[in-house]
Amino acid sequence: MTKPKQNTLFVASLAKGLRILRAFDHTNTELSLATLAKITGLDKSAVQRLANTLHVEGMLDKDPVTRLYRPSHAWLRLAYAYYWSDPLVARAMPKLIDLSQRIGETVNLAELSGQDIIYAARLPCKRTIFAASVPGRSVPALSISAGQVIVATFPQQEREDAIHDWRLRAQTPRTTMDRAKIADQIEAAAQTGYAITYDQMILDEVGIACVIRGPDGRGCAAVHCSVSAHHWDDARIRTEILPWLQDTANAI
Amino acid sequence: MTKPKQNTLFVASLAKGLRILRAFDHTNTELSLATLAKITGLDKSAVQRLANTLHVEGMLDKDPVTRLYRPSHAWLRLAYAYYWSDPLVARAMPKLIDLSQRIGETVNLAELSGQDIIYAARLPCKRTIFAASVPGRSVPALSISAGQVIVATFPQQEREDAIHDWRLRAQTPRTTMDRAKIADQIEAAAQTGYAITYDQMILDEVGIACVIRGPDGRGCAAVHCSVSAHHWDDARIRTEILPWLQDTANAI
DNA sequence: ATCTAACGTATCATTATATGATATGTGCGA
DNA sequence: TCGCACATATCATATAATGATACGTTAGAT
Repeated sequence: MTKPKQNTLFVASLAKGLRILRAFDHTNTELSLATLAKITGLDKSAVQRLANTLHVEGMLDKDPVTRLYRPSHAWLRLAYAYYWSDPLVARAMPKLIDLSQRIGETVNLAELSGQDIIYAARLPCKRTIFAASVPGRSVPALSISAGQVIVATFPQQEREDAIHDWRLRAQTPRTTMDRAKIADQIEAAAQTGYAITYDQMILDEVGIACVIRGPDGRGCAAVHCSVSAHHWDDARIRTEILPWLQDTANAI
Repeated sequence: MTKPKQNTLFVASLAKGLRILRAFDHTNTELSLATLAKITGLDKSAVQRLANTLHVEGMLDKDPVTRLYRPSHAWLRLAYAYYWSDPLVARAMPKLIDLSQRIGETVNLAELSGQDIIYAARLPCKRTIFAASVPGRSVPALSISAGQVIVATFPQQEREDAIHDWRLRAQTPRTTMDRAKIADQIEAAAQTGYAITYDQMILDEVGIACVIRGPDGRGCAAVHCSVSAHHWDDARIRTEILPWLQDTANAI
């Protein structure tokens, strides 16, 4: 079928099973065999067997009446295992909790994952859209403060490549799609170590981020804070949020 | 090998791949091929191929120097997909946020998963042990308030069976292992709709839970709050926390 | 510095195992 | 009532997973 990427030490059936898992996302929350086949591009029979296997193994719940498959609690258990494996989360968590209590606003631990930022930990303090209140969401790194502040730590060449090549997606009508503008913002972030972006993922949302550097000095994550533009103006953000954010990022 | 559970619509390779994934937990955060083979009981070569496949597919990160495998960010993405598929989480989240802000203490959304309670959403407000601050952790339902309050909604027979048969594990030296005592607590919870437990998972931790009923009247989840016994006595818990908890649970 | 053991990596023939076409069963809307 | 779309079950065939084996590499001990 799909040209085996590598032979003999690549188990195609397993890879196909993973495609079933990945078919589920924020739009596809429960799927029938038929639509599962459409999404994955796999054969009808294959999907039947794969999905059944995943069901028997407890990875997929199956509604006995609608016959629709859904992610099971096992998916959360995997996340739990992930959390223990990521040393950054363990180190950051207590400090993020303190931070969120101090400033009373939503704070996140944002990690770089390829060209995306993925929110590893989220401590929501204010009601917001669902997507912004659960961990695991990923968005193009260039678009948001957390990503910019990380890219800003890259060596010159790599930084330019990232700005030029990395994925960009208009999430709101005001998402910045102009790479030159993004380059400026990243340049500024390189100087200051922080970044502030507006209306990138949600309208009237302000994102503030400070970088966390790995042992090699390269940014690998960021402490991120998301507030409403209605309640916070630039000046207050800089005096009442930024300092604490920086402290937290440095402490991690 | 392991007698095929069902034939012809069960893909053994996929099942084995899942065993690799599940080998990772809070104790095994990064694993070599050899230990992976030991844990899963799979053949050396099988593990090699399976792990490589998972790596190529982006489900496992591989440290290029130590050759150790670790869960990848994909595990968080799966969790994200799970969150969208669980209607309870979406409905509960904004209310949980309000609740956590109001009482200033850690609140959780606890769901029943087999004989366990799994924390689907956690909003930590105070520093605590790592296990209590990330979602996905699961603990025996009978041991904790959230589980008791759910079991309490079961019909007589089922309730007794659960109390008699369900898993129990001594997590702290003071975890209640006496099923008769648990039966009493569940009986009380059946009357009041809430439960309070002490020292079950962490010492000096008090757990307070109110049940959330499904459309059939059967409890399927609970709003749970965890506070320190040092800071809260029974009276204050009942007057300053319980009412809000109940409101929140009812509203969901 | 040398040896050895443990582990990761690579190769290969063999057949068990996954495959996908087909057939049967079931529920829903016209 | 009919017919369609989907889930479920069966089966012969050859593909694709298997596990034994052999090679490389690293690290610890002597």
